[in-house]
Amino acid sequence: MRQGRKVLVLVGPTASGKTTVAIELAKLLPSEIISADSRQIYQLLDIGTAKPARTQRQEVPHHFVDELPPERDFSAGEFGERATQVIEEIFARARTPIVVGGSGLYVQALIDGIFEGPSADREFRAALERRIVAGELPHLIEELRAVDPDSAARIDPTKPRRIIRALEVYHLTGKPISQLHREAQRAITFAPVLFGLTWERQTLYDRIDKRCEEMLRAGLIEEVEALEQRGYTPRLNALNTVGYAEVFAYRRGEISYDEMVRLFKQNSRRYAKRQLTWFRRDRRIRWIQMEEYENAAQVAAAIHRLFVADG
RNA sequence: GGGCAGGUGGCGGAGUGGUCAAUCGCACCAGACUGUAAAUCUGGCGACCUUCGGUCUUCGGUGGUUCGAAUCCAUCCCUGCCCA
Repeated sequence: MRQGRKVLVLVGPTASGKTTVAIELAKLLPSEIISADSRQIYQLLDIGTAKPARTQRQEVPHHFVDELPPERDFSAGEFGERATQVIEEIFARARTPIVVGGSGLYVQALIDGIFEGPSADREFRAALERRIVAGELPHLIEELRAVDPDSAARIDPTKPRRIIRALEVYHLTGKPISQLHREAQRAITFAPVLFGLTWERQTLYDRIDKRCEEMLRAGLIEEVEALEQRGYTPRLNALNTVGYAEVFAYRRGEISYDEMVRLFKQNSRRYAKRQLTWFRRDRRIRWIQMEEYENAAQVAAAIHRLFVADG
């Protein structure tokens, strides 16, 4: 911990400029980038996820980008475990890990730990989902109350997924998830130093709108067509993603082109807003007001200065 | 010039005498979030008051009717469609 165990963590909403700033940072200190992004990890989703360009990835080693086929399940927990290992490897190479990402839960799982719980049990989940479709959600809540009253009381009944997860954990471990949350946090072996990129709201929204248009110009629709040709459908969690979902709907004739563009932008803005809500509560983050800098290099320089001075 | 339809909160669009500051959708704001998280979900949204609650100004303009009007009447302005 402490000296030599510092990890630079760069967060911020979509379209805030994380990727560019991270690349600039890598020029200032020997480092490797760990992407904490639940969608950039997937192959074939390039344009819509604003994945770092191949040239950028050649400049700096990137981890958790382009590593899984879209049909593979992935999760914050899995990310936390694997990224922890990768951080150790980067330290072993005497470099600084730079965690870059907008997936709040992924970042949290990595730098604060997530409880050592079991991974998803697809069959068990499917069975519970069928019961929910059959209108048995109240029964499930009752079952949860019987084995884990804490969780039953805490979990919002409008979020079936959380109920399912709690029952799943009990099913797999015999212990209430609420107890595991308290007792089984994974230890953190490094010192994260957090920075967040932020913009005036209107400026951010303008950037988002503009980037959506750029993605379409860059061939997002063709990217979706290619996915379709490979047999991928929007059912897939990896494709339940801003940009892809709207284009799929457009391709199926469910919405017009203009409507698709409108929704794409709107949902991107909403996503950015949720990201801000998530990150705002983390008091450790030092916010970088992007308007105050000329370019990404200057932002990186400022962050670098603060990072080196920290601890 | 004539006929018809209509002007409601940022937008769309309900409401047709009291229970309307005004259903609802969108936009927007705020929040939650421990293994699907770019997901999933909650709240707010005329102004003012610290909250329960209360006060004030709103439904194109003006003037009426009425105990009471977004809702009825008159008139004026504006918009769309149709006939000239």
